Amino acid sequence: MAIVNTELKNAPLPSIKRLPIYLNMLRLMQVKGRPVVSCTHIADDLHLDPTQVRKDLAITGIIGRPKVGYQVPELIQSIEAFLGWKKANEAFLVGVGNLGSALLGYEGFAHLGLKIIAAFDSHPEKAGKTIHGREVFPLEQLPSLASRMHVHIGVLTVPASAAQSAADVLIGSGIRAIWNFTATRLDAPPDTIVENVELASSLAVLSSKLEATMKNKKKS
Amino acid sequence: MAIVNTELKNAPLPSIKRLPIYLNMLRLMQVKGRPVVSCTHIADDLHLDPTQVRKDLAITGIIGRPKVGYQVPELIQSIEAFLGWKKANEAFLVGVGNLGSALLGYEGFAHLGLKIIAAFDSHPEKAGKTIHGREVFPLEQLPSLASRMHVHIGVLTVPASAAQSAADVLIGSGIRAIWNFTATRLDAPPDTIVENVELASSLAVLSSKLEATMKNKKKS
DNA sequence: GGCTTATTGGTATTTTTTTATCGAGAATGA
DNA sequence: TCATTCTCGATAAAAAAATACCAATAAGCC
Repeated sequence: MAIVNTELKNAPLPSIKRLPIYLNMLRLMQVKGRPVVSCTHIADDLHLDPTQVRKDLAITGIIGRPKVGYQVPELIQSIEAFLGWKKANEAFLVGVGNLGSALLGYEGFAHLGLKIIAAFDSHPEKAGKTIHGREVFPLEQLPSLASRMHVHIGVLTVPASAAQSAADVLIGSGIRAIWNFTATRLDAPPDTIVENVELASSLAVLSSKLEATMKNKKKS
Repeated sequence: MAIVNTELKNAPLPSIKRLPIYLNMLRLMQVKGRPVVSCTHIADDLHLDPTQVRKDLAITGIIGRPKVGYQVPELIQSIEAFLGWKKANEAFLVGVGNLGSALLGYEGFAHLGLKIIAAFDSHPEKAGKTIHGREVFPLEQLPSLASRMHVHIGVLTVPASAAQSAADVLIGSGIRAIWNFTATRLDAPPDTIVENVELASSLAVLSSKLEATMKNKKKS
């Protein structure tokens, strides 16, 4: 329906970023056997504003019942559907260094709608290995495998110097979205989705806050 | 000076998150021997708005020269000083699983003002090992070592189920800031800085965009 | 030396996001 | 049954952030 697409387009990015946080919490609730939950409860738990939680949940299309709240399983379904996590999206990983190997070993992606089905590396000596159950192929084989297996997502974990050229391979092979773990800002055509993980930004927030409190402490 | 602290307090979070991106670019420029750079240039390169870049840089206290721009080395210094990255902040890492080990092996932290000097794990069989040159201690030893070595930052890379208890150890040992790589939202006193990495949020943005474009494609 | 042009830094405007307010609906208990 | 209370959903207000605008300034050029 057209309405859904319009909503998707207009969903605030901060709201989308909060959805997985709700999801994580809701799944814990489901395990505990809790049938319903209210925005107030969620907000209390996560130290957020109840109205904000309500608006965030609303973008997924869920409707709640006054005095009761939302059905936990239904709400989980609604968020998962909105994010496209109902079926696991298959992905290729490029760059099996330290970080790449760690991500291959991370089981949590199953809950995030992501399934890394193969890995690639430009270093020939790494190809042929199997890391955490996934085979490592030479990078040259990526384009043919991507089109054959209809893979749309690429996880980029190569060194910064190789980032753009590896990205170009991904783009050239028809990949729609790149999850970029490198510090490089990639050049990509507008129809390719690029999401940067920006570890540095996260650390910047932490250290600037720390710097600020340290200065205050020194002053007083 | 009081002015600096006020500025720190009022600095928009999105601006702070962009600073490391500028920094990364500026360092590349410095290597290439470029002496000055303008906001326009930076903005073009990173596909941002020039005014936004100017405002972001202004919060670090840098002043530029009309018609010229900013001195690259001076600008780098200014950003580093603002973020507290001039001296490397020493940190402890808790949880040497897949991800923890990968972070121990990541050399890039040196550029981000972070120096992980030791690792900890609650599993006794992991203690005593050395991973990427850092010794792994039993978690029980963290409090005494933290106070003795004046370490203020804790990098948390334990499984979700152990997150809160490990965080409590960190908080109890006088750690000021926790860089939280787990999916758990930690309970912490207000004077403890907690920065969540939220891999899931990043992936949510990617997959919701992908879901949206897929839906549009199907429609048309 | 004066003119043109690029770029800063401050101010103003618009947009986005968050927070507050309020009416309506539904469960609970008298 | 009816009042009470909790919670949703919609609307409005406030705050934050992004964007646009403009005067001031300095470099390069004629």
